[in-house]
Amino acid sequence: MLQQAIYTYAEENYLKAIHFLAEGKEKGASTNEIAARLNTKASSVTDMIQRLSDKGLLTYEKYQGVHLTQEGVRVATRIIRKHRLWEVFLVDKLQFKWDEVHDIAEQLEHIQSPALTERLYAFLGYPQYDPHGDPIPDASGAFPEQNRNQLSDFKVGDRVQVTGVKHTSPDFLQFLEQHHLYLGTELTIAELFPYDNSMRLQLGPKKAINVSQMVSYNLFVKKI
Amino acid sequence: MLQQAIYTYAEENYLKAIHFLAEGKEKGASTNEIAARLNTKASSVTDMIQRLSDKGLLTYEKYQGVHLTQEGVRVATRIIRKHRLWEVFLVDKLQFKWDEVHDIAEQLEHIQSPALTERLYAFLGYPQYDPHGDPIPDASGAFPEQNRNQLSDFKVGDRVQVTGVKHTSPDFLQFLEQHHLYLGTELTIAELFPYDNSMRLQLGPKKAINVSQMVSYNLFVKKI
DNA sequence: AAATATTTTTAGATACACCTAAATCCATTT
DNA sequence: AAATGGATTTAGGTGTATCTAAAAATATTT
Repeated sequence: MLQQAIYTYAEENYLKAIHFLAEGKEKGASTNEIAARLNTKASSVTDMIQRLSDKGLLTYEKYQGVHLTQEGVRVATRIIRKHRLWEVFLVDKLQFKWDEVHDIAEQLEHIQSPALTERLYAFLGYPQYDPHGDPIPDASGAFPEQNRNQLSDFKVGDRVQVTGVKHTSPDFLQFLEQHHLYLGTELTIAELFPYDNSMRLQLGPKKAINVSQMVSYNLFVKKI
Repeated sequence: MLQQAIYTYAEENYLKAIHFLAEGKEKGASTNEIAARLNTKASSVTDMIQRLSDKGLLTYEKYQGVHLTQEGVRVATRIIRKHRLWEVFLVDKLQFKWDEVHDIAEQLEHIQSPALTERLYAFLGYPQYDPHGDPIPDASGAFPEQNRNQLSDFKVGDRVQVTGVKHTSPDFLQFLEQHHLYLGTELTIAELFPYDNSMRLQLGPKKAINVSQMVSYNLFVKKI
């Protein structure tokens, strides 16, 4: 059996970025997009994708954008699994707030030890979603079934439960906390204002808030 | 206030190695010693200690060996703190055996987040010793009081309790497990054989074992 | 379709952390 | 005091991951 290949932190970060950027897209991830996401320069990206291409982690034709290969997706998924498991650890066990954990998980996701990952997974009670509601792939790379739709896709009268967030910026997460919108919160869409597509959400018999389209677009919910 | 300096993994590993090698010694750590400990070449060490010297982490005179500065000791102690706290986590929370945790902790010790370190410390119940009995410095770098002496320093009739190990090789740790010698185990020195300085240890009314000088030299105990 | 703008790649440098081989220094031994 | 052997440093080179500036390719506008 082949010894499991080990990749550098930089390589892993590129794979993760490309995985998110190329997801579903026909044309793949562009050099500039990748550079913007990783806070680096386009020329550095060209360098790196040539090396990753040589290693068989992505397919690359000059000027045409890149797609991950099966192996590339496998590596990226493994990193995402670790990232999200560590986020659960930080929030559930160490009482971090969900807007504080990203940078620490960015470091922890690179720790190399399959045994550690699987023991952590068990210790955390086999979670399927991270503190932001993002799905955690299992050891084989399979994602849990999802029922996540943007709040903005629902209509007046619908009763829904918060299941995740599309964007995970600390600003947004803090906004949600301040307005008592957590994972699991149930609410009813009381009104939609066509003027700016903002919504009034009924959170309880006496509690309602107005949220902008930006909020309803970035909040995942499921119908209940 | 000065922004806390950040060091590379390689730099941190050198500081840690030098800390152990230079401990107490008059002449400091030699180039060859450091190279042997880090599995690298003497010329690479010369390179690195010149850079670390420029950064004020150690004092270095050509051909004379190196000593850490106060700042160097501070950084090394911080890494040792993290290493040992993670070892406690791995053994106490994830049920790893004490001989399995070193390599994983070698990675985790480099995670940069003071908040994480302190929350982990609290989560683990403010431990003072790691699974091998090594002392964990507190956030300010102070080590707990120690009462650790080598078993080989005691005499026949002394009753002692195991408090740690001097060497932490998996071989040695597994040997101890197999012979039911754990942290906290109490025993009496029943006999000393001058021929090879091996000892007979009484572990219970009906249980006694013979151990070589190498074992008694590498086992820390305190009198009870 | 030609001109312009944008994106991407190439060329040439730099810092880090290593290496090998050769030179130099230091501590002994003779 | 000279010679020898071991430790250490220097010199020169490699791979990774970045950069700037310039060239080339592609996309968009006129």
